Amino acid sequence: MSTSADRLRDPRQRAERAARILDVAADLLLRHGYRRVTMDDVAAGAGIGKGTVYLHWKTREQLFSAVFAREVLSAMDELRQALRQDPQACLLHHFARVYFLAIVNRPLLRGFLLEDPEVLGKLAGSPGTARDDRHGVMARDYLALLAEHGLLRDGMEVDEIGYAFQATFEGFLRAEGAAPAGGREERADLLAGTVRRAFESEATISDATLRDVAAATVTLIGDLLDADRTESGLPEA
Amino acid sequence: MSTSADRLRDPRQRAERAARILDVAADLLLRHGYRRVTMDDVAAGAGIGKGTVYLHWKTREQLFSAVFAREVLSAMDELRQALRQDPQACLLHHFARVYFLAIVNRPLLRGFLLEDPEVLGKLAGSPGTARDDRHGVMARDYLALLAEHGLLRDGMEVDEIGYAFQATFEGFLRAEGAAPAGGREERADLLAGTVRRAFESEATISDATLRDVAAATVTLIGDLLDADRTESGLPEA
DNA sequence: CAGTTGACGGAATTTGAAAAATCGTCATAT
DNA sequence: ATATGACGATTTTTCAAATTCCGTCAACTG
Repeated sequence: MSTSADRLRDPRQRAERAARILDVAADLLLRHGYRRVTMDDVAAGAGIGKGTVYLHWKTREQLFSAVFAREVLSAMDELRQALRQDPQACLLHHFARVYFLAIVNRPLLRGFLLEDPEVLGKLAGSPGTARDDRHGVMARDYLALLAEHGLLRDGMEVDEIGYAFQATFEGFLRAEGAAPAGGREERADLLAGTVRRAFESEATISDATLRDVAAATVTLIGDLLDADRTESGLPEA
Repeated sequence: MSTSADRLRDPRQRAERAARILDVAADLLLRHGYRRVTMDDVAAGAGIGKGTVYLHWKTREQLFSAVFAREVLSAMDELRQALRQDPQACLLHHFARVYFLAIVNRPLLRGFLLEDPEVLGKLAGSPGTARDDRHGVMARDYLALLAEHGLLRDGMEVDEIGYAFQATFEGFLRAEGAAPAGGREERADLLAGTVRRAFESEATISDATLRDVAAATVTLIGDLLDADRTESGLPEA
């Protein structure tokens, strides 16, 4: 039999263990809230010693940041998947719809973006700054891409559209906090309609160009995913 | 000389004193935050005894609620004034612009709507329920009025527009919390443009009808102001 | 006597120090 | 080489004493 000593020299098993830890941490986080989940709980839940958890993340805060980071990654991946499957998804209003649902259907992200302090703990302000910046740049690149192809309204600066879009999007996200559990798809449609009429041009676009834009957007998201993964130490998908 | 004994049997002087108390309370609230302002501070600031403050409001919470109520009233009055001066202001996007500025230019309302707990104190959740309901009804009536005159987009229920409009409006409001101090007018324009394209019809309307709608809206707001004033015990304007 | 006041009792909040819990390390174990 | 849990240090919680503050009301004023 393989000696247990070198079991985890294998990066594969190491990643699997990291994933298990994150699973446990995410579960406890949702059920008890940030403040009440201890490193001992997480270690016990994962069936390993506490020291082993610290072989993966240097601090408690980094562990929980990684939980959120993985959730963000997963949402972005869903977005990318949607884009690959249907090039139409690169149109801003479809994009908004898919992204909205990707967020509100993930309880941790809902808690994060509604700034639920019970779920968030001290992860509120400081962290993710690097990532947030990157995502901001990505959003601008994406909008610039749409603008280049005449997919955005004329007579508005890209920055203006960016500001207004973000305000609108986050408005619908926050409204979701007070809204009933059901009817999410309908509210996503409402957001999509609002975004389409407010920010998109009425010009139609050839299927070929649409595919190009979608592909470029996939690349944009891919780069972002790579950067995020590199930073947060979650090697593979 | 008039005996000072019956000085304040006069409702006029009574109202003036109430206003002075509210002025002091508002000032202290902005400078020190809800938690740190005591009834003794307010009384001292107004140059009267604490007992006298309690002749106007039964509890501390009611006093500070009245501070906010007066601010809301003032914003609504500004809105009504704008409508009287320019009937165009009844169009949803102008309405949004004026209302947005009326709120963000009032520090107390900014603090209230951005849910700044420093400013809000325990006035967060519970109170204003009656008023909030009334304002909700008013908003629906206003939108129904616009819909009747073909001033809203076709193909959407009034409730849908109401939901989407509120989400958008509050999104811009919240974005204002993170935005720099300057450029408020520009951001108000951005909101107006967004609302116009998303929720208004392109149909033009006769000046006469516009005046009618504006007048009806003025009435709507007037009723609301009366109801609010009656409830919060602030008799005159 | 209508109108006002500030001292007062009780409730709520703050303070501070001791007790408990948790973090992150590291010597030991495999 | 890898994993662990006992351990010191730090943070959080607890709890009671001390303080602050709310709301009342007997006394006061003109």
